[in-house]
Amino acid sequence: MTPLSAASGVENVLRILEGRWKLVILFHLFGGKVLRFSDLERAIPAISQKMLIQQLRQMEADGIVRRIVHHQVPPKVEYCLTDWGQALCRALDALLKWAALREAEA
Amino acid sequence: MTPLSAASGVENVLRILEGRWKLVILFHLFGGKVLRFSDLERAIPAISQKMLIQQLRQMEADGIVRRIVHHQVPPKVEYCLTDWGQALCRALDALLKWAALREAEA
DNA sequence: GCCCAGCCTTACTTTCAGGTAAGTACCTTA
DNA sequence: TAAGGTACTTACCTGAAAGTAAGGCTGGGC
Repeated sequence: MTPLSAASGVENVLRILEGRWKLVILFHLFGGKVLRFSDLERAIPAISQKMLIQQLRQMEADGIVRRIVHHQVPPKVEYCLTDWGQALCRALDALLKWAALREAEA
Repeated sequence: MTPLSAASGVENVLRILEGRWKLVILFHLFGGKVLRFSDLERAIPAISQKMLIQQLRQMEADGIVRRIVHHQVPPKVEYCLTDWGQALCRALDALLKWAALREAEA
């Protein structure tokens, strides 16, 4: 495993998380929560609809978010994490733990 | 721990890693390696001097890179990771392992 | 005395993620 | 018939990150 291949592996992961809003959305969905589009809008007031749908679509394409459409009027669309998406929680914990180390050593 | 505080915690970590070149540089320094500026230039041919020094300085400011100046002519400056920087390796492994999970489940 | 290696800086340009604002489509209720 | 809720789209704009290219500093060797 060369420095470049390892780096690009991590970069691919970060590309999934990158974007101003992905993490905020993720943390709202962690724990198996199922939220509607409008729930997320309300939970994250600063986000625009465009950004919300854009980030959700990307995360869906990346396979960490599941989109559930209920065919009814008014429309109802729910979002939750895939199993793989939920598993991300533990990996992010590793990062937080690492960040906490800084205090200990500095 | 609210969704927003957790997200911002992770975001702070990602801010340390963000930038087109940080990870590439990091992986060249993992394992306790000590490299000169010109070594890094050679190891990462696509990077410009400006970007290299910029990312190194930021990582130094963030406390993950140590800069060692030898006062001599021609100048000699070496870069290596702090202990905290080295510890990052394990956290990134968690991300890679998570990424590997995808194959298993998809 | 001037040129070179090695490290870094500065000024200018380009590119793109993200922001704003408005519009679409659908059906239901009044 | 019109008003309104829900999810999403489109067009346009802006600022920050990254790229390019060139220049500066230093003292020893020629």
